[in-house]
Amino acid sequence: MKIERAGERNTIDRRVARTRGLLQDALIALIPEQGYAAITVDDICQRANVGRSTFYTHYGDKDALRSATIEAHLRSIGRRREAASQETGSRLFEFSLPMFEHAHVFRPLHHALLASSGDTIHDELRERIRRAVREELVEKRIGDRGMPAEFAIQFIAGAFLAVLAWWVATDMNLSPAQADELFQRMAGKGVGA
Amino acid sequence: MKIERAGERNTIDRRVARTRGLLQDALIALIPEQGYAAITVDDICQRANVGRSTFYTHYGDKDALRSATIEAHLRSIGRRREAASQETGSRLFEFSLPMFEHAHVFRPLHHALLASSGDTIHDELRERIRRAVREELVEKRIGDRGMPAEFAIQFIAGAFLAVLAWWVATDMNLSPAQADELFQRMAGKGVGA
DNA sequence: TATCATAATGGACACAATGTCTGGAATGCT
DNA sequence: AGCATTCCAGACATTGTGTCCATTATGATA
Repeated sequence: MKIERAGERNTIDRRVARTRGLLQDALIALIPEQGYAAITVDDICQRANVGRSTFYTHYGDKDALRSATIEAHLRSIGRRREAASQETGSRLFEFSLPMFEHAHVFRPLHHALLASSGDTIHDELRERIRRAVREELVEKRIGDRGMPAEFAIQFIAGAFLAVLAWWVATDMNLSPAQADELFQRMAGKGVGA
Repeated sequence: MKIERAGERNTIDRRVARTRGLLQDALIALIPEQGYAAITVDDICQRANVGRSTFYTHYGDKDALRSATIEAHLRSIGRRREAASQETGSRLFEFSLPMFEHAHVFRPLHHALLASSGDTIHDELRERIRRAVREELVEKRIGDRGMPAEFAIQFIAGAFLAVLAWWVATDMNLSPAQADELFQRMAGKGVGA
C-alpha cells in the first residue's frame, strides 16, 4: 500500500518530497511515544533531522502537518473502499471492513486520527461514560458469547456520545426522555437487520 | 440544579469556595467562545476576576481546573442517576437519562464538551463515516418506525469510530475481519437485552 | 557538466504562556 | 479584636512559537 504524498503540482522537487515525508513520518512515529498534544515542533524536527526553520516553510504549524499527513492517507482509504464495494455487493455497512483493514496496516496513523484530539477535555468525558457503561454491563452480566466486553463497552459509549453530541448541537426537538428512549432502543436491539 | 463544589474538607473557607467557583464558571463560559485548547490561564483569571497567582494556589494547571469542573458536574449527574436507579428499578444503561437531562439544562457546557473539535480532518473523517452510514441506511430502507434516521446514523457512526479507535489503540489481537464481524453484530442486534 | 533556481540550514529575534515565588494587603474565622 | 489564611500584583526564569536572514547545499535543466 503506497501513499501518494503529492498534491498540487504535477512535479515536486525531490527535496520537498523528502522533507515532507520525513516530517510526516516523524510525527506519526512520535504520537505513540508522547501523545500528540505533548509533541513540539522541535521534537518533530529532531526526529526527522530537519531544521526547524525548514518546518515552517512547509507547514504553518503542528496542526497543518497533521492535516496534510492524514489527508494523504484518507485518499487511499477512499479508493480501497470503492474497490471493495464492487466486489462484495450487498452487505451491511460496507465501509467497515476496508476501514479496519487500512487501520491494521497504518496503525500509527489511525492512532493519530482517532486518539485524543489534543482537546483532552473530550477524553475525560468519554472515559467517564465508558466507566458507567462498563459497570452496568459487568454488573448485569450482559453480553453475547464471543463478544469481548470491552468491545461492547466502546461501542455503546461511542454511540451514546455521538447521539448526545448530535442532540445537543441540534434544536433538541426531542425531550430528554425521548432521546433516552431512542438510545435505549438502538442499544438494545441495534438497527434490526 | 445546583452544583456542589465542595470535596474533601467538611468546612471550606468562603474565599476558597468563591475563588474556585469563579474559576470553574469562567472556564465553562470561555469554552464555547474559544474552545478549550485556545484558552490560557490568564484568560480564565481575567474572566473570573482572580489573580493569576491565586489560580496556581488552587489548581496545578489548566487541566486540573478542567478535571475539577467536570468532576463537580458529574457528581451532580451521579446523584441524579442513583435517585433514578431506585425509582425505576433495574433498567439498562441507567446513566443515559440523567445525562440527557443534565445536558438539557447545561446545554452550553455539553455543547462545548462534545462539539466538533474544529480540527477539520477529524471532522472530515467523522463526516465521511456518517455519509457512508447514511447512504446505506437510506438505500436499504433500514430503520425502525419512529426512529429518526439521523439518530440511527449518529448512533452507528459514533459506535464505529469508537470501536475503531479502541481497536487501534490496543494490541489489536483481533484481525480486521474479526473486528468487523463484531461490529456488524452489535450494529445489527445491539446488546440483545 | 555547468548553470541556475529553489530548498535547507542554523542562529537571532520578538512574543506568548507557563509555573514559581515574593511581601504586603484584604478578608473570613472564632 | 486578633489571628490565620487567602488574595494579589508583580518579578522572574523557562519553554515553545513563528518570523526572518544570510549562507550553504542540492535538484532540475539544458
